[in-house]
Amino acid sequence: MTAKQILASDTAHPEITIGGWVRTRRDSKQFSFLEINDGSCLANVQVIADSGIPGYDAVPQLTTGASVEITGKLVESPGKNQKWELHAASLKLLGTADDSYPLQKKGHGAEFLRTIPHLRSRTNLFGAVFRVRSKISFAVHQFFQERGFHHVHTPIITTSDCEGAGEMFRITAGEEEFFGAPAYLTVSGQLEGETLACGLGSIYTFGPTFRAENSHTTRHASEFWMVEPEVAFADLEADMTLAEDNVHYLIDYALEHCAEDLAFFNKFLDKSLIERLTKLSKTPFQRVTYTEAVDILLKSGKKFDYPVEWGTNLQSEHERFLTEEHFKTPVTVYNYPKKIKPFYMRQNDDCFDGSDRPTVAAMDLLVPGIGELIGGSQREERGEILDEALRAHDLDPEAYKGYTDLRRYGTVPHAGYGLGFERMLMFLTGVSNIRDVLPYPRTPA
RNA sequence: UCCGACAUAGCUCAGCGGUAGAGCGGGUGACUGUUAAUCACUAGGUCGUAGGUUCGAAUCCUACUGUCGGAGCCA
Repeated sequence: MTAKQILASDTAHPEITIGGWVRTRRDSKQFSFLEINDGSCLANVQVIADSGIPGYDAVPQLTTGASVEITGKLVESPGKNQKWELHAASLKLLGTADDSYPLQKKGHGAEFLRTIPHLRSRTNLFGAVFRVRSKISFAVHQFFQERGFHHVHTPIITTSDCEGAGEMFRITAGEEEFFGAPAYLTVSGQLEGETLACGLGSIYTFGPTFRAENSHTTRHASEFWMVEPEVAFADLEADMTLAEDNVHYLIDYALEHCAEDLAFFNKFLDKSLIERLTKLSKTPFQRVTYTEAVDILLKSGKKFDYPVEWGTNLQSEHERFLTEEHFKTPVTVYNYPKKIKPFYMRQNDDCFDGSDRPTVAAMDLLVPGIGELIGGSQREERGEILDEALRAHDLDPEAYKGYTDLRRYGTVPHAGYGLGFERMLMFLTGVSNIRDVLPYPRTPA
């Protein structure tokens, strides 16, 4: 049985077996207490091993980190801190952990634990993080599957670029151009996702993404996971609603299915985590146009390091002000200036009526503490306008033939977004560094 | 890529010109239905690397390497 099953039991048991790793041991003359963790849940199972049981002579070797298999009976515990405890009938040492074992009973810093990624999942913090990662990964699929979306697998090795998504890693086989043309690790499944949506209707991808950006921050990794839905017959409004529902769904899922691990984060990482998530789960997010956001910033009277000016990108400090100080809740900013966005975003009417502030149907969902969680847009479905936009960005329409063909044959309005999975996990757990929500984080040197 | 901080025992850190310290962890022993138990004793370090200044450098200076934080870019 797993620790999770054992601790959830509502009756005593004459005989059960658990395998796990020793977290700590306390000896008496006649018996020993062992705290066993098997990764199934945060809590340990307390084992009482009386001297004289088969295998008891191995107890001195049951130090922190050693692995054991224990059989015994489950009884109510007279102690204060646990409902059940296991009275061992026999005990088998599987593997020792000598005094070079780097994990101690007391806490370690995140920096040190990053140097031992192969062992850090044995700590409370990382065990909790990776359990939540698993649950939320499942919840992503459930959210889209419930809504009739098809999960598609877009390529990881690709020859297409997704403009605006950042630098790419080049793939070669030694010196050889293995595929006869330059190939790269994907920076986004969006372009392929669009082609699949214009056939399957509603699709999503969920997989690894690679960016060769030399970003050295707590929010960037070279290899990260992205959730990218693409919906045919959808406009920006529908896209924003889907994105907000997506985030709400994952918050609710975490609160319901990861309660024990969230309580741990709430205690040790962020004392307001559960209160904040609970409140957010019941509150609609805010929306403002880019133009309104600029007005809010200009009227805020706040001194920013970077000037606020219509037509430039919102800086981190601007985004932080909007979501953390002004709205104090997640906020979606939409309808960005055309000139700062990539070619594929749908041009709004103000691009054609002579306005000096032309915009495209783009949106970013910003959350307190993290900033951009989601970036998306309605895509340009009008062939001539798309061709013109490609040329305006100095791109060759021929190189995007598969993409422009979608507009030539049975074009439909469609929209999608990318959700940074690790950033979502940071938001849900209170973990402040992206390196600590990835099992093997890859960041630039 | 730019700006800044830091690098001392297994871990967390103190020491900031006069010959290396604490807590935790480890080891040994005692004690106890205990809860990251408690008490006593004990072993651990060319102070990131390479130069320089000085009678003397963990301490001051330079370079390099690494880590962390911030910015830009984005998810």
